[in-house]
Amino acid sequence: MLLETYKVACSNCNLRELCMPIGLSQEELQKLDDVVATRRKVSQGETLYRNGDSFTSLYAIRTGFFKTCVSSQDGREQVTGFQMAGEIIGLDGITSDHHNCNAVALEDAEVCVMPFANVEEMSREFPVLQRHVHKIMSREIVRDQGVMMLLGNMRAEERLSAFLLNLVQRLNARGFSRSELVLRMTREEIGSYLGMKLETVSRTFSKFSEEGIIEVKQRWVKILKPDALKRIFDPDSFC
Amino acid sequence: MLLETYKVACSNCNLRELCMPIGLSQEELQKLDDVVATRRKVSQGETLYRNGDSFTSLYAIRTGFFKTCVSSQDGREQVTGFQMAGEIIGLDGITSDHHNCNAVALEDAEVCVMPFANVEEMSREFPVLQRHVHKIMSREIVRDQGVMMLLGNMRAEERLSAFLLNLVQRLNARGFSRSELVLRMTREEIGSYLGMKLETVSRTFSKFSEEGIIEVKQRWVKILKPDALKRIFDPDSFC
DNA sequence: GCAGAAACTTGACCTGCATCAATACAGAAA
DNA sequence: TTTCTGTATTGATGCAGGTCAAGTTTCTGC
Repeated sequence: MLLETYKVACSNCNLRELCMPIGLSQEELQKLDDVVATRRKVSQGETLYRNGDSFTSLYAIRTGFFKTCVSSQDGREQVTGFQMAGEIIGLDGITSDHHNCNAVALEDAEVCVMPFANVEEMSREFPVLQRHVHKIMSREIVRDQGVMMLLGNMRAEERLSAFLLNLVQRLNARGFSRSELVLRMTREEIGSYLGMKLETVSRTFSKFSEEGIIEVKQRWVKILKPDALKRIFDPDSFC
Repeated sequence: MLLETYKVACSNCNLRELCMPIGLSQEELQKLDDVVATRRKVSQGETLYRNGDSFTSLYAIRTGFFKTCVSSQDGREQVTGFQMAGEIIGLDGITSDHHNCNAVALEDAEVCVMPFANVEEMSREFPVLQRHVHKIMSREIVRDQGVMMLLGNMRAEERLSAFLLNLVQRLNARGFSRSELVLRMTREEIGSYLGMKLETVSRTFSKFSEEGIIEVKQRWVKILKPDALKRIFDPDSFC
């Protein structure tokens, strides 16, 4: 029992730099442990929440990989993002008290369940946490603006470059290779996110491969010439 | 002097149902008046803030009409939204303490300047306001997801339908006609928002007009068959 | 192991929208 | 009023990426 409590604590979590505000004392962190109520496992293919579900909690991803997607009445699906360890999902539910998209695990995952009432209560007590929550939501808004730019203005090669560079950069921040990655999503899901068809995704991968920019074998990708990718499109050089 | 104080107060503002949490007592509302520090006039064509400006405040639009847009290094511009009276802009600046897009007035405008420090302080004191701020940010995230769906999955006619229906619905909520509107933006700006070229916007307007769905004369638009528009694409029937 | 399904690749062809270009129109300034 | 400038419309043409289709590879369940 004590062991379980220990395990659930943010203060002892190796992802706390990603989830939690930085620069907190150990004591403050321990107080914030209470925002997380429980953990929840979500196995590959299962949904953490779906459109219409009533909203109660935010989720911090501990392990695994998610996609979020919305769909129109006629069945068209739009992937709105891919999320990995340390990232927070569920923010879409706050406006209307019910979720507005589906969150699907693309590999076996575990999330920390943070009842939003706890988050708000703690935020009132700890300005640092309050600011942190605001920053997380604002970051999501800025990310969305980047996706709009991608979908509205970029060509297929630029989209895929931006996508790969973004993924590898986030993976690198989590201690993974800067040049090698295993895609957790299908070509169709990449296409949905990037506003192109799966065939075009595949063709663009092949083109990059032929040009020696990357090496691809199904879901495994190695970036051979990061500079060439950045020349096609550099998400960092966004003003 | 007293008159000026009176004028700036949220408690006496006719837009408070749009900006402020509903169901507050007059007394509570008066306490919240302090979130607004000043007013600021922005004339047509001027920017309220631009990418890179340091972030200090959110802005509630009192009168006028804005666009927000991001641009890439090579000069491509993406309009990320159009905002009207009662809506809050500036949320993009919270993450990094500097703004991430430009906010340009499309007609002479006036905004209420709400220093973010005030907003956060008041939020700690008034849970209703805290919740309200969270909802506003979440609403923006949900709106962005809708734009992604638009840009990623829709055809030109669907995009323009969704755009017109959304605009007229928001205008109607502000007491304007449900069927007639004057566009505040150019065809190019509409195109940028919808991920299409100005010529395509113009052609699509003409097509709708030929089909008797709308009547267009430059920026003035009258919706003759709202149902026909909704059949092309209904933003409400979004699941 | 094998069978079937799912995911991926590649080719051939097509189309919706972009591009280029010319003209029309409206508001602002002189 | 006229001219100027920014904006909008419309036509002709081209192409990036969509669509359709066939074949291959990988994964999964038995």
